[in-house]
Amino acid sequence: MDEQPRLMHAHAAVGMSGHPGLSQHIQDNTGANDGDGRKQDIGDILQQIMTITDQSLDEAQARKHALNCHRMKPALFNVLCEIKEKTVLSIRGAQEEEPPDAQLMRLDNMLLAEGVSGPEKGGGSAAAAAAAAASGGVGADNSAEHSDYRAKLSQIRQIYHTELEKYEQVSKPAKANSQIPMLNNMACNEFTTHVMNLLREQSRTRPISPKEIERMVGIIHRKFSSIQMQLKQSTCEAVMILRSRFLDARRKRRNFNKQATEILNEYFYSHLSNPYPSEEAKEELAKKCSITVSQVSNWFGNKRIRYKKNIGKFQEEANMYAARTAVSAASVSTHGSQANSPSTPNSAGSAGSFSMSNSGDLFMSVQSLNGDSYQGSQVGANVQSQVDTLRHVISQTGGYSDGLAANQMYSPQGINANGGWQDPTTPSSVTSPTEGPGSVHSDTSN
DNA sequence: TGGCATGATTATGC
DNA sequence: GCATAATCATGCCA
Repeated sequence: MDEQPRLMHAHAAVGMSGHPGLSQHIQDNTGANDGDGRKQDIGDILQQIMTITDQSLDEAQARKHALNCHRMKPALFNVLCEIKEKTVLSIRGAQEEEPPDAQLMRLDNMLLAEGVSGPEKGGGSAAAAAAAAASGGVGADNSAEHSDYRAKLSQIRQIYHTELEKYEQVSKPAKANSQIPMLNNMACNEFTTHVMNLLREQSRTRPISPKEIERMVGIIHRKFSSIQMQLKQSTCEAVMILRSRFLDARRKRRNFNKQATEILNEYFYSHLSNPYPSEEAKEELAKKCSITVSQVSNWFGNKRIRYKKNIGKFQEEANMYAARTAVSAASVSTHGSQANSPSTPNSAGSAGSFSMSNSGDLFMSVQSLNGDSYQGSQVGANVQSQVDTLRHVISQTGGYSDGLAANQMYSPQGINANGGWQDPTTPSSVTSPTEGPGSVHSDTSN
């Protein structure tokens, strides 16, 4: 660029008529004799420039070399410098520093929390456990779903790292003192180096300032940053979808196991006068059944409503559980333990949880079963009569025909005329087995 | 595969 | 906040 021959009358040929610098060059270099020939020269040069991208690499290389060596090249270069100076002014305002990327930070944090980025161990299972806890899930039957969740999370993690590896930090930026924020990743650095080389090469044919190169590098880094951001965003989305599916799966209905259903039923039928377990009782039941307290609440809610809707249908079940409870009570009584606290399925492990109400309900059941009219407290006090009564119940349940049909054995006397359950404070024995909506006969009519 | 059983959810009332 | 009633969605079984 040391010697810059002046361009001459290129106006028409290059279509830069409006450019004062070019005019200046043209004027400075105007020669009367060889004007047409030079016009032709410039036209040829520009034509070559315009078509250079259409040519093969070798051909383009050769032509590029020819252009670089062309005598008109320095003049053309000067023109380009002037044009550039003008245009750079107009684009200067467009360059704005991006604010610190809070979103990227959020994504990073989330990926870390979900166990996708960062140390692998514990991450997925912790997230799975959290998901399970959020869904109020059961502890015992979770392991399969957890492992499924972990496996899928691991897949996501693997894909994420495979993709990220392409941009992984391998080397420090070449220019430590550079003003440009360097992304420490190999692909970015490689690409940046490539572009910089290209620009340096191009700077021989067109004016490229170091600032421009820096700007270009900045653009490249931003692009790479945006790719990384997209990768992280997609990964986060995948994790979110996985998580929501996991939670949805946990929301799926699973029948409780037989033992849990029996425990709940036994409690329900032994508390038929007031089937509203206290929080404590719910917790106890939940523990026994390996379900959550809210599942216990759901179960009782459903049971109450369905029982009330179709008492007749539940008669047999009621009889069965009454008999069972009775057997249990008898067993406890005859063994002398908890004499005044009739055993229920629930009291087996932790007596006293609902023993008091149990006794009342159980005796209420017994009362309707054998047709006698005991008061709960009386029966509770008289273990021997209770046992006798229970024996009677058992014999009936076993198909003993003494005039009482099986479906007449149990009375839903807890339900009042309005279809609601009696006040728990109301002694259950007050209700006559043969009176009101809760009577044996009215039930069988169902 | 249809019908019933059953756990969960939602709307509503108190 | 809890209970009820209705409803949904799924599991189970003949």
